[in-house]
Amino acid sequence: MKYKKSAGQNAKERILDVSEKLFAEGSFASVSVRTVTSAANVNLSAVNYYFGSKKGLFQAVYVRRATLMNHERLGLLQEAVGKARQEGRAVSVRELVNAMLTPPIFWLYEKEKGLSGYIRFLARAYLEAASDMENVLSQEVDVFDKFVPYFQEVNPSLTVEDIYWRIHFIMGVMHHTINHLDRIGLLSHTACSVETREQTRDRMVAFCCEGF
Amino acid sequence: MKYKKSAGQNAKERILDVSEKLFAEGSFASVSVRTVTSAANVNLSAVNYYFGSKKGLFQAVYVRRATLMNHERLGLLQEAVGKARQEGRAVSVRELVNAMLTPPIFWLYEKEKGLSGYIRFLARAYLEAASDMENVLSQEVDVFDKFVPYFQEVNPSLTVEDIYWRIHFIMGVMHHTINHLDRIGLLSHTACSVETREQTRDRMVAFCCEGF
DNA sequence: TATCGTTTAAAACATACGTTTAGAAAGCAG
DNA sequence: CTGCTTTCTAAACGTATGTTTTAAACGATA
Repeated sequence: MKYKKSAGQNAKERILDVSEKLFAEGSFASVSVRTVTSAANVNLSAVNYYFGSKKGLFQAVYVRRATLMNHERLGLLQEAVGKARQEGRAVSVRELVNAMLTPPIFWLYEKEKGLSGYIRFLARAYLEAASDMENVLSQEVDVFDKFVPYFQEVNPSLTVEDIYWRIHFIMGVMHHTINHLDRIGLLSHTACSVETREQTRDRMVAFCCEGF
Repeated sequence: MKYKKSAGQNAKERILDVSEKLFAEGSFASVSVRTVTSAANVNLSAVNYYFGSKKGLFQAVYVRRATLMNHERLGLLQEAVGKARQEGRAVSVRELVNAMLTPPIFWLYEKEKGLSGYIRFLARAYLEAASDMENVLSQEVDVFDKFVPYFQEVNPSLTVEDIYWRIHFIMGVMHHTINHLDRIGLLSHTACSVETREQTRDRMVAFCCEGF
């Protein structure tokens, strides 16, 4: 029951790949359907054929890797929890923050696959959400809820309010690094050079952990 | 030599006020000239008459309050420096971070004047800059350079690279709070309620200081 | 009042936009 | 092959975009 053509169902994926990258670099309104389709070497009407509308394409770009992203984060969380339980101790703040930040930052440095584009797309989608697609970030936010009990366990003096504020700040550090990593050299007058993904991650984790 | 009309030179200011607010809520491309002019109750061609182009308007919105913003930050810095010198001590990290964060956060909470809109406009302009207006954020960045020596003084073990990375993270905390302050309640499932500007500022300063 | 520079107004410009349509081309089943 | 569904193409639709043009209205000066 599968119908293929020369370029076949690659076309749909190709549109997703291209628009993921374009939406990562510009706003929703600034990226036209024509730019997408010509960059993907498909017909203009392909976007409406496969995704119904431009907005449908945007949401499809989000959905494609959303579960994978969250799965990775929760995987690291469970890994840290398991290791801690095995050693008869509570999960450390560093492990928690590490589980939150490692997937997006490692994705950001991944150049060959589209993961880098996706993570930058996500950071932008957060601002786009204000106008239209509120539900886009709901899935993203749900993941962080899972971390709250562990933060409470390791530091019972913190209220839920305190924890959410810190999670909010961590997201700020994360999003800003995603959006402006390539401009850190310009900010610092070339004092800061490009680092490995581990170095960047460790800097962020260190900064955010101290905030707890 | 002044030529006024009924609405007179208010028109220009009115356009700036309105587009400051609109650009704060949507991207550059998503806000049309017609939306601006009709919201400002001026003729469509007024934007091109006063500012040459849509992009000229955008830059004019930025320029209008840029110096005031930076002046306030540097004022707080000098104030802290003077107080520290008088007491024969080095400026504390808390004072430095406070000088960086207080103006934008206090502006954010200022509702009557357009300062709240401007600060949200600024946070958005940072992302818009990627495509076109690189020079927009140059002035913003220069201010932070002034803080670097004081950070070095209070903690000589830090390299310039370390300091700029921390400034980068502070900017992340700041921008994210500016962009998503109204959604902190949604993130936390109403665990976090709206606070005073001082409470929010203190939370941010505390989080960022620990990172040093 | 007449004049000049400034500001507003209405209309049109050319282009770009997202979307729709109708039909051709292609793949699979019988 | 013949039917049938899926995929792709080209063209057009209607509307929205930023900008320009032309002229009218206005305020101050002389």
